[in-house]
Amino acid sequence: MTTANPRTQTDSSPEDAPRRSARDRIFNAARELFYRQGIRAVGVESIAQEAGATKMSLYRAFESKDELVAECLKQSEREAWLWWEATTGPHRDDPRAALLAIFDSLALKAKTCEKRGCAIGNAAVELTDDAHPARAGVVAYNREKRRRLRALCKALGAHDHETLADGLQLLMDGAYLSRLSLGAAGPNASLRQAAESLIDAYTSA
Amino acid sequence: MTTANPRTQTDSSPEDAPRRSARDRIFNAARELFYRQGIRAVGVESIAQEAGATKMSLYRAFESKDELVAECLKQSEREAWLWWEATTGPHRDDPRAALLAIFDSLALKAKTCEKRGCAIGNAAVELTDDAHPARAGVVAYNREKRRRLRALCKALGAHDHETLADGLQLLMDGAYLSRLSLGAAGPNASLRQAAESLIDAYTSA
DNA sequence: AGGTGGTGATACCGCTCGGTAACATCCCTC
DNA sequence: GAGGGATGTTACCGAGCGGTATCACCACCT
Repeated sequence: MTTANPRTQTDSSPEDAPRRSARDRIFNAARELFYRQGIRAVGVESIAQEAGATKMSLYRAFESKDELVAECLKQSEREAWLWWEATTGPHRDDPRAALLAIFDSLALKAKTCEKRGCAIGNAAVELTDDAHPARAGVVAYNREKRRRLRALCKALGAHDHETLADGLQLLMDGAYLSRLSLGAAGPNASLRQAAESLIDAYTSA
Repeated sequence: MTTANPRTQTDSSPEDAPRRSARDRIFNAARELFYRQGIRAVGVESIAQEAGATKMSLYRAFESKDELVAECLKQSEREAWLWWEATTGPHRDDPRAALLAIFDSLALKAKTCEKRGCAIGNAAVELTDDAHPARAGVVAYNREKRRRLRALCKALGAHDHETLADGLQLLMDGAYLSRLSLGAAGPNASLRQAAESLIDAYTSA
């Protein structure tokens, strides 16, 4: 018994509030550990431990580790689109401002949180088996990202808007990957400026 | 005895020639497997098997799996710089042509081989522990890439040549990462065009 | 003929992996 | 107060992990 059983605390105990369900705690711990240490590097036992739960609770809530991974990434995708809406929303009538807002926010997050890049992008590196239940979601996410970037670039009135959209997506993905080795002070530092230059190149004259 | 012992073949046997050393076979098999399936996904036993060798020979030639990984990445780095020299060499007096040659070659390799992106970039995702013997090499490689890109952009006479170099590095890294989910027909298809546009944006007027 | 060095073969080590069974315990609801 | 559902606890499983010890073998060199 290395950890006290929290269930024995009274509900009025100031810390930890009413305690989330085991599933939620496991889910959150898994997302955190997968992101920080990598999917394959994290075992189910350490997830349960970090969540203050047990392996049995993990397997009662999720079919398998692979399925847990898939659900974690699905959540990452949902949050990504929420971020996207929140970031571009204020500039619904100004595609250029919307795009720049995305890259601004991206650059900010590189400096503050998200030092380990993009959870979904990292999964694309780690999950090499096409049969993995999370693969399809990874591909779908990037396809949707491409679709949205194209829509913005088209609304921008860019000539060759599809090429511009691809270029911007490469910059985004590059920012994620580059951050892992050179951090926010590496090429990431020029992310916003590079994006703006590329946008201008496709909208001027 | 699932595989015949190759040592029993005569040296004049047409296939396989004089047979490389166990170390070489293991090294090559490891590079191939690490690249295709990921570092953590590959066990030492399967490396030895793929090499037609045994685990003992692996541990006689390499200190540990981690050290083997580090040496594999070191070799990837050496080959990368050889490729860099070979690609930019013919354009030693034309930085713009040298840069475009890099992106042309990159786009070509995306379509033919190297569907799994960059071995070193992938390692940056998988090896999250700073103490891993391969980490330092990964960082050094990306730093050197940045230095070379800056030198080329400076020779190009670009205004704000450091920002341009960063932008190009982001495009390169993005090409590697994007390829893993959307393949060569994804944003990679616009890689060269995006690079050229960015270069032009920093050299015109 | 006799090393010697590189290699294969095999068995083994302790550990962790993903995953399961069986039973105890708690809280909430009826 | 009697269920019942969610959770914790413990023990276990087969498999694979990274890594090692021991012995046999074969090619080559002197």
